[in-house]
This record gives sequence, structure tokens and C-alpha cells, in this order.
Amino acid sequence: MKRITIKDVAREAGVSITTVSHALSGQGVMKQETRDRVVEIAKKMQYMPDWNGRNLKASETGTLGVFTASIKGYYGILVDAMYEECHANGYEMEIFITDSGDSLLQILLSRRVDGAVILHSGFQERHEKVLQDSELPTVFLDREIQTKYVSSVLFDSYQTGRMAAEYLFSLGHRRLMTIRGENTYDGIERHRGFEDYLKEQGYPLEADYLLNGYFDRWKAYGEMKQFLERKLPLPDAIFAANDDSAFGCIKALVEAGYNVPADVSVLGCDDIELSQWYVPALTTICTHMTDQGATAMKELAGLMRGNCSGKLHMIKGRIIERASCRRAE
Amino acid sequence: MKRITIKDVAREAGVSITTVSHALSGQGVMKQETRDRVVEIAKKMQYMPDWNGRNLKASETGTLGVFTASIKGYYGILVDAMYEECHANGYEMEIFITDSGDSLLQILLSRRVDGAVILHSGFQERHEKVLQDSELPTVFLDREIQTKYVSSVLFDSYQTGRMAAEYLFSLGHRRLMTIRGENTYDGIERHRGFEDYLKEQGYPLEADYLLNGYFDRWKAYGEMKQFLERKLPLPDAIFAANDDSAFGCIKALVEAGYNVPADVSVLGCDDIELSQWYVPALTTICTHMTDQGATAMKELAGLMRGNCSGKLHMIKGRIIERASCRRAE
DNA sequence: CTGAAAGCGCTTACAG
DNA sequence: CTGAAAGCGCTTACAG
Repeated sequence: MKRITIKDVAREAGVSITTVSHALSGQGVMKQETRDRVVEIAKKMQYMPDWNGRNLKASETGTLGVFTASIKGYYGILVDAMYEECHANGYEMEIFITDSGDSLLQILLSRRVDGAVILHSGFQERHEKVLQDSELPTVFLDREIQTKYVSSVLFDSYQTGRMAAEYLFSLGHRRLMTIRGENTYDGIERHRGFEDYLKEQGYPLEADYLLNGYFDRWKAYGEMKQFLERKLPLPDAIFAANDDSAFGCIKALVEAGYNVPADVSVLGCDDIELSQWYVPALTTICTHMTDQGATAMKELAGLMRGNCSGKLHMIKGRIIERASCRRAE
Repeated sequence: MKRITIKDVAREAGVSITTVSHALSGQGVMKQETRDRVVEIAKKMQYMPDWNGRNLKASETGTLGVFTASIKGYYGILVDAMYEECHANGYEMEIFITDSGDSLLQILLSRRVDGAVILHSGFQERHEKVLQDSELPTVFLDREIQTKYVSSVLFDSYQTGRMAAEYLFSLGHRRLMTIRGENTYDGIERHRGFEDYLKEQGYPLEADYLLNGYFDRWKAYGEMKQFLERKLPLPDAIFAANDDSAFGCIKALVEAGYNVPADVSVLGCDDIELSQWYVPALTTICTHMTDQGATAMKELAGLMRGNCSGKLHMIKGRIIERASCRRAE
């Protein structure tokens, strides 16, 4: 197999490769007729420029990269939300799934993308340092960094944790349980906010009523099942750190013969699409995931234009009242 | 900002760039001590090779590309399933979301990837022709092509459509309805199989009982609602072309006061994770989505090794009996 | 075991 | 308005 190069097009058109390059890129001045003819010939020959040749010399790739460890569930929604905004700003979008921060950094700084959105817990401080030196415009979705070239879009998880506790309190519930999430920024902060509020109200969380759901449906289900087997008093209400673990928790409760919300209220967090379809429809806290993704990409486009230096966008949660929580008698 | 190049490393280490290149790539023979020293220095200097420089000369990029128009829902699950298999075969995976077949082809043939999995209805015959000439190993997930370098992994949608009709028939249902999907390969074939079976049995599908759900939850919901307003006799059973439209359909039925499956049986297709969580748990046809993705990537890795020429993998559906269908009295 | 040199396919000042 | 030439950062025969 033989690739068609710019040389082939030049020969066919009877011009220099410079002229071909100019004609195709729209750069420089030239007779319109020459331009049209060259473009026509290149098209007929199915000429596809070698990306590597082009970018080796050129300073920009026209591509923004999204770096993540997974596109499952929550992550997929975030990434998906970035796409439209990316195109609207005239960039191609490329998604890199990597398992380590090292390989992420490698790709990030190998001149394949002009800017990046990063959502990857494997990206550590030592990686951040190198990134800073590179001056590559970057937006983080899972940590707070603000420098000339780096912004963050964060969900206000601490405040959300407080909001969850406050809401359940306002319904009259006092014996609360929580199914906390992973040890990521979100997981830690959501939980901290929840505990802080309870402590302040004088009803600190009891150890038996802290379950580990790891943001996972099945793990939450398992933890809840185990809890029920211990025959401790049922809590008045449960705050599940995300909707998925709320579903797992409700399933365990229902299977054990309890009714939600008659016997116990369950509050989720995220407002994924399923939540309004679930039975009972899930009362939850909307984290505006689509918004997070779009905001991140918009912020990146801004950094690219250089018209603003690093910012912190803090996105706030909002309670969505449905059927899985009720007021205490 | 100044990038560190191979020259900088060579100077620092007091060797030639050839030696640096050899040391880092593990190619060629050299004193272990020299290799170690160079690697050490490169690491300390945070040297990240320029991807474009590397690939311009090198014949392989070590990267496989996945091309799709979206990573939402169904597509996300497929793509996600490819990742592990890709890494297991020693390749990096890159996902390109593009809106047109033209831009897809452009990227495909720009020497950024060594092979590709394509799942994109915008990729047309004229694109296929050019792809053939390029001899790039490729696996399609949404059409049947088999050449020396191109394989397909398909879900046997026609057979699945037949299976759906046959199953509902076996439960004693005769007045059937279907909520068909989009005009993609899957949508068309699933529907054709369903209709064919009914025709053969002497109970051809009535026009009023053919709804268009476009594989979409809300569209199916809307269509079903409209149907119910027309006060036509309820069907005995409904085949929804995918689980999502089954949920939409059930929601409309429940809101109108009907019970599933007491008043009408509903059969889905796909077996997405939600189906077993739904109330009623959805009887559906498992399309082995994860398997499809993994098989596609495995097949691509095979094509890369050149140890087999293009194949067709046909994946069969399997009925999963749950609670949304019941036997007619 | 190491290095000088050619060259991958482009872009981009610069000269004409 | 067009083209010759330098050069982007690497890899890879090849020579020593």
C-alpha cells in the first residue's frame, strides 16, 4: 500500500508542494484559479494529509483532549456533555482512556492536543508540576487548581453533603444513616459536609450508621443487606452519596420487606436519568452533570483564546423532591 | 515555554541522539550501563517524546482508534467494553467522536492509528472504498464487510426479531404490537424478523400496532400515549425494539392505569443493567453488548497481527425471562 | 557498542 | 503569485 503525499498532489497538479500546502490550508495569497484546481485534484486523488507531518511543524493541532480512566456511567455523561461545546468552539475532540497518571502525562505532553480536560484520580501532584511547566491550557474536573493556564470546574460537594443533612433534618428525621462514596474529592467532601452538619445539630453520626457504598449500586446493596441482618434499629432516613447507591440501598430494603419512604426515607445524589423513572421516584440532589462537562469545555476554550487566566467554577447542588423521602410524623 | 527534545537529552548525557533513541525504545544493542544512564537522565529531565516526530518516521503508532458519533447509552457501553481488550493486546486506545463520515475518514487515514473499530452510520460506501485501498485493519460494528483487512461483528438482529415474535407467540399472545427502532441496520433487521414471523404464522402486524420509538425512551412513551388515546383494543403483548423504549412504553401504560404484565406483556431487547432493577423487572433479549465490544477489539487485534483475514462474527440474542411478560390465559 | 546522516511529510519564512 | 529550501523531532539503516 502506498500513501498519497503532498508531493504526489504537487506533481499531478504541476505545482510546488508549497502551493499545494497553501491551497489546502487556505493560507497565503494565490490565484483563485490555482487554488481551486489544486483543491479539486487533491480531492480527486483522495489526499489525506499525514497528521504527524503536519503537526511536527505546525504549532497547533486543532484538537482538545479529554483524559479519563473510564467512560462508564457518571464519567460517560460528563464526557458526552463536552463534545458539543468542543465542536462549537471549532476544535476536534479526542478521548483518551488511560489507567495511570504517568501515561496520561505522557500523552498530554506529546504534542497531540492543544488543551486538555482531566478527570483522573491517578493524576498526582508530581504530574501537576510537570503540567504547569508545559503551559498547556488545562481544566480539571476533580480538584482545585488555578494558575495562568489551569482552571477547575468543581461540584460543591461539601455544601451538598450539608444540604443533604439539612434537608432530611427539615423533614423531621433525626436518626440518620449515610452510604458514603469513594475516597475521591467528591466522596470525601460530600461525606464531610454531611457529618459536619449532624455534629453541629447535636446528632453526630453513629459508627454503625456509616456504610461504604463506593458509589456503586451493588456494593451499596450488599452493605445495606448486611446492616439489616444485624437487626439494629432502622434509621429514619438515609443519605446515599449517589443515586446508584440509593437504588442498591432501596433494593435491599424492599427485599427485606420495608417500604420506602413509609418506613425509611432515602435521599440520593446526582439526579441521573433513571432517578425519575425509578419506583419510588428518587428524591435526590441534582449535580448538574451535563452542565459540569459543558462548563469545563467552555472554560478550556476560553483558556485557549488566552482571554482569561485560570478560574474556579463552583457548581452548586439543588434538591429535587420526588417520592422517596417523606416528612416524619 | 521550551519543550525538551531528544537533542537536549543527548547533550545532557553526552551521547548522540541515536543512542538516546535506542536507549529509550529498547531497540538495538548497547552497553547496559549506557542505557540505564540515558534512561535515568531522560526521566530526570522529564523528557516526553514528540508524538508527531516519532510517528512521522515510525511505521506504527501503537494506538487503536474507536470511531463513533456518540458515547451515550448503548454506544458508551460498547466502547467501554473495548478498552480492556485493547490494553490486553498492548495498544493504547483513542476514541474519536465525529459527526460526519468525511471527518471520520480524514482522521482514519491520517496515520494517527494503526487500526480502527467503526460504529458510525455516517460512514458511507464511498468512504468504505477509500478505506479498502488504505489497507488499514478495521472492524465494523454496524454493517457487514469482509475483506483481507476488514471484519465485522454484528448482532443477529433479524433472528432476534423472529425470536421476539416466537417467544410472545409461545406464551399464547396473538394480537401483537411493536415499537420499532431507528432506520439503522439493527432497527431495520429487528423489525423485519419480527414482521416476517408474524406473517408466516398468519397473524400479520396491523398498521395501527406499529409504533415508532426510535430506540428512545421518551419517544416510545409519547407514541404509546398517543396510541392509548385512540382507544383501540389493547394488544396482548408488545415487543419494544430496545429496553429503553420498553420502559417508555410501560410508563405510558402504567400512567393510563394498566398493569404490566396483567393487562399486557412487554418484551424488551438489549438487557441493559437497569432492566433487572426496573419494576416490573423487564423480560428482554440479551444482546451481549459488552461481548460485542470485546469481540470487536479482539478481532481487530487479530487483524493487526495479520494472522487471519477478515471474518464475520455473528452474535446471537438470548431471551431473559423476568416479570414483564406472562402467559395468556 | 556508538554515532553521522538521511529522511519521514509537512509548514513557513523568504526570495524571486 | 509561486517555489526552493530550511527545518520541525524523531527513527533507522549503515558505517566505523
